Amino acid sequence: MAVTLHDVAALAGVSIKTVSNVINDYPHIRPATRVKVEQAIAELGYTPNLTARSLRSGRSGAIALAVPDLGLAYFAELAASVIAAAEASGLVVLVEQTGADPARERELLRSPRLKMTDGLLFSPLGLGQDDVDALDVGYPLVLLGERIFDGPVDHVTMQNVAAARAATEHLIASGRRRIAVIGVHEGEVIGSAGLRLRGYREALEAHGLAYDEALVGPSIAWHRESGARSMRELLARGAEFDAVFAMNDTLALGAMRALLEAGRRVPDDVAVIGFDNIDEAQYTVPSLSTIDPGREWIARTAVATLAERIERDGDAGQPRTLLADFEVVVRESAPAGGGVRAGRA
Amino acid sequence: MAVTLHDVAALAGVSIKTVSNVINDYPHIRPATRVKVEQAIAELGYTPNLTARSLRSGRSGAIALAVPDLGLAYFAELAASVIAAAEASGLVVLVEQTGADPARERELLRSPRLKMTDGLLFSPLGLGQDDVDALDVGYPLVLLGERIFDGPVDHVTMQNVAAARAATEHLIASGRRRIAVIGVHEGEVIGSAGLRLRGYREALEAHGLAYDEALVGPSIAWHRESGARSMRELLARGAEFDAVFAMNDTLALGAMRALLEAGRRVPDDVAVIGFDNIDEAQYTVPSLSTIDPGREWIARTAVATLAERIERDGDAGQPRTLLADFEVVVRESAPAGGGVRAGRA
DNA sequence: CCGCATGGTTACAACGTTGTACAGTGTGAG
DNA sequence: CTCACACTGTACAACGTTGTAACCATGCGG
Repeated sequence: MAVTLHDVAALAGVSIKTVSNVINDYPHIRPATRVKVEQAIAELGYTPNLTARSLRSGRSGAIALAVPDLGLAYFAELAASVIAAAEASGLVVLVEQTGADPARERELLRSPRLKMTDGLLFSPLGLGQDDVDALDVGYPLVLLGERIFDGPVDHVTMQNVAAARAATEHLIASGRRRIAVIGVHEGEVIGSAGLRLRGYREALEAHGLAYDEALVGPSIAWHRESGARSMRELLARGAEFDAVFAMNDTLALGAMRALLEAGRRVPDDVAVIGFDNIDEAQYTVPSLSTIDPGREWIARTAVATLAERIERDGDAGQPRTLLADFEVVVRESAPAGGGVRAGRA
Repeated sequence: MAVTLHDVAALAGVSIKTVSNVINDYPHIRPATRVKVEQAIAELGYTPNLTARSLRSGRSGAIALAVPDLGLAYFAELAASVIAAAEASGLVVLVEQTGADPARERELLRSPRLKMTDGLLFSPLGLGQDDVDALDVGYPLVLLGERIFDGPVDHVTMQNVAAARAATEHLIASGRRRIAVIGVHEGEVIGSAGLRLRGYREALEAHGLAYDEALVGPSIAWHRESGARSMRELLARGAEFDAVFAMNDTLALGAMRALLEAGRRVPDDVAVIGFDNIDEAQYTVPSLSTIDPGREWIARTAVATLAERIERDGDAGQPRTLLADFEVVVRESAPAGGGVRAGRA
């Protein structure tokens, strides 16, 4: 596997620079020379050493993607989309998991492990406005999906507030009045939990419904398990509700499970809507109504934005914030009002 | 960001090699010198250029992981485990998706994109025994999970045959006699579909049950959708069965969905068991009985095996095949025989 | 027939790091 | 007092690639 330009050059009887020129489609090469070199390349099975090329050029053709955990369906699907988009741009993706731990997230930003890559797509969960300086890293960085900072960085995000409001309004439009919410992070303002809660409250307010602490189920983790637990707690303390807005789909699935165990029918007794539109949502029983936050678009746009940053190197330009369109996906767990099924919202 | 050894050396008033020595814990350095250098490093915020180091040393500290699609829960969870295991070994993971396309899988093995990595963890779906030469690549390679070749390569795999047999026997032990199977790849012998079908047939045979073509649901894809479709087809052609062995969990979930739509109760009318033990399986309604194929162990072992191969370079040693322990996970969709819940099989 | 542009190729340096060889400076033993 | 040797540090080359500058033909206009 140690075939280098030298070997090819020796076999073809030219200098190594000429071989390099052939490989890089340098125009002024005599056809005969080109053929000789190409034959030598084929014969030896030469492939360029990307590490060396990368050292020389300062570009590796790799980007890093940092997500909390690939075990979470949303991030797995996001990663799948990012990798596909990156491949289409000739980039390769190095995946890191932060476990949503703020300390690890901060550490990651400074980690030399990234030095092999040209830039970072970062989906932070734990960082706060306080960490904004930590984002002033010396390499191209694009923040993904969940959180809005005033930092000096590009963002490609979903419309958390508006989408959460639309989800809640969908429940209201179908006649529900006592709408519980689960997955709340108490005191948080800036993260997706805070933003989605704001959307929820805006919807209530716009329709003259009171915000009732009794209907709020806090939960830091957004797993099925925590969704089930949160729902059981609400039920146990005798909260009365006819709908649930879950801050993501896995919470919603856990909640549905708990509701079923408690003998509540979905959607007859309690309508449930989630957020994320993970693949699974369309196959559960009942299928899950949810928000499609535009994952594909986010992935493509984020890769493109990062690629552009990499392209024009340090040469700044204002940081941009790009917002994905969202969509209310109506399924069985929270059907439309008069039994009518809506497609888009 | 262009802080190099030179800059540090200049500031500290030593040669760049001395700085390098400090960084690499070379023993013979005067404490005073070490302090000077460390201060300079801190002051400039120097971090080593991994690309250069990698070129010099021939090691990048990165491995590649190739899976069909991160959108598939099993592979997402596998990737999560692999990345975690790799991190524990100080390795970073580059993730590729092959889409289970044989041509892309072959191409990937030769791709120079991997040249940046020290080795490859490969979970092939499409390759066959014919492609065995393609596996004689010039770099460390470990095959993952699904398939058994006689190739010159390390394998870390699950016990497809034995586990599928155990799954089927679990259904038989609970009194089922007409057991359908879905996800079959007709004519396949060597892939996981072929192996799991073999386990299924062995179980039937061992208990004097006939193999009935009418109970076999072929399906190339192993998605929820294909599971649902497969099940609907079986129902449509009037097949009679009291249990289903689905070749993976997502197929099983799709099948459960189709059964429910058709008014069959799970597990009362039809017991369902899957394969993979994806996280989701424990939260569905009803929760899904399945095979836990030892994903965590596979990930850890595969990373360790690859790391070892990388460690001792070309210095071969026999290719090894490592088999993970499996476990029958009994849940609601296929409870144990007399209403008794078993824990381990 | 000279000078000059242009095509085709080459030598050299450089990207940032580390291994090898070596050069000082002490220190302790003979 | 000298020699061996360990300690501390340096210069240089090398990993494989590509940019820069320069070289040697050739051909053409003057």
